[in-house]
Amino acid sequence: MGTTPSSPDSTDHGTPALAMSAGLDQPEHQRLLAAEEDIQARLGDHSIDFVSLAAVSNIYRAAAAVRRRAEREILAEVNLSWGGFTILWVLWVWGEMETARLAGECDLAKGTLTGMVSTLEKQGLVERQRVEEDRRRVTVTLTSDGLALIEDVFPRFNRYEVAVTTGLSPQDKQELARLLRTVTTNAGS
Amino acid sequence: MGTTPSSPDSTDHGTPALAMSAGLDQPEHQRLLAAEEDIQARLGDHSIDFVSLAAVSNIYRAAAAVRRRAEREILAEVNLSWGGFTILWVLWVWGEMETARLAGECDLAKGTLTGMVSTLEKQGLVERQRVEEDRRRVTVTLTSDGLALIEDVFPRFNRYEVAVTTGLSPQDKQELARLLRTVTTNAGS
DNA sequence: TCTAGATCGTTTGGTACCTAACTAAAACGA
DNA sequence: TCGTTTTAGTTAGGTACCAAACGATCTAGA
Repeated sequence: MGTTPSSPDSTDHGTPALAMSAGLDQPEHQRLLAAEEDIQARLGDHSIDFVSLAAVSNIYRAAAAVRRRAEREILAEVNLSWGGFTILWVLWVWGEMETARLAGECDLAKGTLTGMVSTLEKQGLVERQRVEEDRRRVTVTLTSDGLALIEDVFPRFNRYEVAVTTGLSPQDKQELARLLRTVTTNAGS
Repeated sequence: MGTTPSSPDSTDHGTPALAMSAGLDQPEHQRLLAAEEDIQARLGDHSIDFVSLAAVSNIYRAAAAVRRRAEREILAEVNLSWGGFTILWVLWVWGEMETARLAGECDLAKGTLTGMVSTLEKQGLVERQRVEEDRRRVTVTLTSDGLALIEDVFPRFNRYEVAVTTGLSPQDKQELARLLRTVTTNAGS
């Protein structure tokens, strides 16, 4: 993902900013209202749904933060990109897989996948095989090096997932996943 | 967002896959358990926190889905990237701003911002001014064209934010934002 | 005043990502 | 049986993104 809008919600990272935070402390809350009124005034008769704005904007911010730190602290030292890691993980869980389905599982465009599989192939972590019955198609499998790597990295990654969800109860986490799934479906994955 | 791992959670997009979905229907649920046991077996004595995995993986998936569709259906027709839109939005809400803070508000690396501001400048949507007192620094402002554009686009973007959160109550949306803010903080924005 | 260090924004180099165009293979139809 | 259409994966072109190196400017300390 790159980074981006979803309208800023900067209370989350220190600076003043829009403050959709629903913070409980008074000054925070006042600033929230001030900003909202400010925007509202600027928009005239158009009405803005700040609650939806806050929900959506935080999705992007969280995703970017989680990804950046994972790349820096876990993936970089094994020389794996976020996308590369995903591919290894999917192949590890589901085994040999054709390119088209692999792209779907990894949520990547097929053209993107081609390049990333090539990179992993050069690194000796995966292998391509043409399908005999239909020579247009290609399957991808983990090599033993790839297997060893993902078995080493994934537990660390999962510990990181636990770390970034600190402060959320198991119920919170399930609720979070559920709400996000609805959004993903609405956006039409 | 880019796209990526956070371990797949593909029930969300049709294909078989990991199915952390907490689906209620029976076959779905069985598949979930089977997959979990499968991975667990593969990992031997390492234990995996599937709830955290599902929470985190869905963040990325949702962010990517939301972004892709926004770029395609809203931003493309006004020739704006997600990042470019964010910059205009921040400047619109907060007014003239120095580069460093703008990068922070937009959640972008400063080097990234430089290029994107240059693009927007070429499009005539923003302007740069050197700060008199400290000639290292630069402020960025909206031009009248930039102002007109963001006033036109933002209401549409907000309607889109409402659309992708369809099915979530206002309380759900606030809860979603709250949970995500915790994650962002944990990941150290 | 002079200089060493800190602090700006920009540049650079590299990856990742998407879309659209392309190539090759299979499937279909007359 | 031969074209046409469909369906694979790859390639090409462009943007976005980050991190690290760079150059210019300010600031301290002597």
